[in-house]
Amino acid sequence: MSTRGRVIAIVGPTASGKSQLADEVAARLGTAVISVDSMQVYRGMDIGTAKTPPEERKVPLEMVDVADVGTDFSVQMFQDMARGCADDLISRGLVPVLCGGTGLYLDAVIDEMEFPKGQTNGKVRQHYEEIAKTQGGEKLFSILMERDPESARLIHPNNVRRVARALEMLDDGTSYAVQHQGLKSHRPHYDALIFGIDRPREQLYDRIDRRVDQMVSDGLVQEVRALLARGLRESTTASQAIGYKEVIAYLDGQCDMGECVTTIKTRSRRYAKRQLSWLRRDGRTRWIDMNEVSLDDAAERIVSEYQGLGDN
RNA sequence: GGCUGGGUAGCUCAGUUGGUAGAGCAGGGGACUGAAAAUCCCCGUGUCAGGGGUUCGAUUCCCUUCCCCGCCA
Repeated sequence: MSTRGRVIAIVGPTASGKSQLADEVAARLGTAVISVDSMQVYRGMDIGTAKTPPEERKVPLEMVDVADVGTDFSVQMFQDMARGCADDLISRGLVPVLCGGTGLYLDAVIDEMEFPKGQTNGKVRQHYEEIAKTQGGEKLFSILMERDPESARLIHPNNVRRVARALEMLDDGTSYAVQHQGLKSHRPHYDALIFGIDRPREQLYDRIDRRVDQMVSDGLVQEVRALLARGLRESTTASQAIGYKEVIAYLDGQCDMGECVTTIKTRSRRYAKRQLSWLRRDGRTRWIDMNEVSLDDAAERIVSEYQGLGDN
């Protein structure tokens, strides 16, 4: 296989226990972990993103703390930077251990996914969203229908976000429909050995609930306060992180702390569900039920399956 | 103990002038190429508290038992 090298990927829903496992696997292989998480990239977003504290890491954790909350991060930026990290490890003869729950980011790194060359233009985006806001989503959709019926066919009229993006892409000289092809083909950029970490739903939800309570007692509210001073509210991406937007609402007096915590838990559960829905599509994934094996056994299995592949 | 009002989906409740029932929330499934922890789509059978009676037919009317809320003792 003519890829850029071999990588191990450990994916799974939030609170499944994948970070600890990845750290262990990387330690056994003497390598590093590359976080594949759209929110852990932000500096200062630690408690709410369940970022493994430096003192608890056995190996280096990359792609964490690489952006300020005020900056708008994107898949493309992640792809560039994460591949840089992976290539660096590979050039040193090490296997990158990718670990995270952002499915799109993972695919963008391990598979051939090309994003349009041009810069995203906030103005263009705002322009289309303005149309949707003032004239309705149907109006925006009808514009896409006219300009690019093929893309329109792939997008639900209510999905204003994506309709706007398709129009933005047209202005940029590409088509959503063309990009869309090949999403499922998984033309590999790296030869990835993918492990999916899961647990019985009830257990996962129980872990989510307890983790959210822990985040609050660890000082999530103080963390958000500090980030607000650094422009969290003004950002379009970081401010949407689960756990952060709810605390912002609480600090604004829109709800009490009890409601805030309940909402974080509910949204985390739904998020876990969506993560699984994305991850389950990839037939390459080898699933491990963490309720059936210990952390050591899971790490052992991953290491031995990796080593069983031999060199090339 | 007496008198009210209730007991219908996991939760909060609506409803059926008698033809076996539906909303919100929770939950489940899915989509996904530059915001992805985002955005969007689809999914509602449950001994209508238990038993008996009237009726062609009862979750609905009647009787009774149990439980809950409130008021009075």
